[in-house]
Amino acid sequence: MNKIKDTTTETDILNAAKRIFQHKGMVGARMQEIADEAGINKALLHYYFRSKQLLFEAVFKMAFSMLAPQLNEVMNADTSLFEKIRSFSNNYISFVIKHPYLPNFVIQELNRNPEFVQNLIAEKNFPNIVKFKKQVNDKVAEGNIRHIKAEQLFINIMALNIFPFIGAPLLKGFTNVNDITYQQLMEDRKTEVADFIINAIKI
Amino acid sequence: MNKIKDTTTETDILNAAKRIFQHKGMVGARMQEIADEAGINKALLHYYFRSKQLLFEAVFKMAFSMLAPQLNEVMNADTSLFEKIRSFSNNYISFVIKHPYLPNFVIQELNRNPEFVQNLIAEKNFPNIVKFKKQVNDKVAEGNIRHIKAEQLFINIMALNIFPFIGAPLLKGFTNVNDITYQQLMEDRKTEVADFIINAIKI
DNA sequence: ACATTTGTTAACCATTTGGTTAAACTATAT
DNA sequence: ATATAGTTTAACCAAATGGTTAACAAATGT
Repeated sequence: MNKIKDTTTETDILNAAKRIFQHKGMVGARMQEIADEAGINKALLHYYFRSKQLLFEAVFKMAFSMLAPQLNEVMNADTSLFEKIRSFSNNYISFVIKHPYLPNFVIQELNRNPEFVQNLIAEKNFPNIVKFKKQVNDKVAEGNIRHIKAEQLFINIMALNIFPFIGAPLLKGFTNVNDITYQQLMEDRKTEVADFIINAIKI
Repeated sequence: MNKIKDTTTETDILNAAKRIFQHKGMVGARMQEIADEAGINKALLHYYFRSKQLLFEAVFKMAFSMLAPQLNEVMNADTSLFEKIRSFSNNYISFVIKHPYLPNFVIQELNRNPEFVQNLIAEKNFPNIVKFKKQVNDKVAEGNIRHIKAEQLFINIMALNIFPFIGAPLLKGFTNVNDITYQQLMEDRKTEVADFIINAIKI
């Protein structure tokens, strides 16, 4: 009956672990630091999640499951190709502005352990390119867009939307803009990226 | 006179450290592993480089100084804008195919420690966008290309060239292609990326 | 020849780290 | 109230890790 505290410890741990892991990565994170962040004893981490590896995997899958729906939108929505590109770019960039550590975290850990992707693919809701591919190939065949391989277009969409966040420190240095200006550039990209892509492929 | 062995130990260490750091990152790398890789005693690492941090910085700057010339090409060459985009994409992708760990290493460590960019900017040969910016602005003013901010175009060029390597594990999963096919996609990008960009901005 | 500097090693050290244990505390059921 | 199952903690442990030391070996200068 008393639901005031409801989901406490386990979710406290997950949230604390999420913050620490996303900042410092699997190898850089410390169990003690996660315990402190969650306001509990270190032994409790092991009581709930057995090992650092298992705790990490729980956090990673949680992070990935936040990104997956965004990606599914490009691939499996029932809208036109151009509409997909516009809505994905807009939604994804809005989402990442709110969760700036997520993409780098996921990419980094997958580079550290590429085999883990197989693990993710097995899960339900793993994005799949089949439908998107057919849509692109049809549009090309109909002569509605320039000739381009669906995989290349897909990679381009991902690159233009994801990289500006992962490469932010470097790009800020190169372009010599401050944080505020860079944020504004990201805001502008919500529409600019889609325009750029569509111009690139339309006849 | 006898130059057979020439530059041994110090460069042996640097090369070993480069391999280990690029695979495992600063936090994941172990001094013992670097010593083993270099075929020497761990104490020698400290004799030559004092601390893990200093050894890391030496390696990082070496890595960055391999990338910098590639980037300077987009920014400061005396060729036409389209020509720059073509030659950069071709050269950069060829380069990274040979050094696949480099971009991820640099990006990852800069995310871990963004302040370090200031350190790099101070070095000579740090790429600078000024000339590229003027070139883009002129072309826009002349009505030769679509209206686009130089910074956005620059970010797009970087994203399309760099991200496919950093995001490779993820992209391979999404597109469901094997390593060989993915390599072929990268080969194709040497020209496809430039075409894509030029189509996007030309009137 | 020999003294001095430079390079290299084995052994050692203090600290950090992931993980464990046994006891204590809390809630719940009987 | 009291046994039982679940939760939390302080103290502990072994292994790993970056770094140091002191002795030894190899060049180098005189």
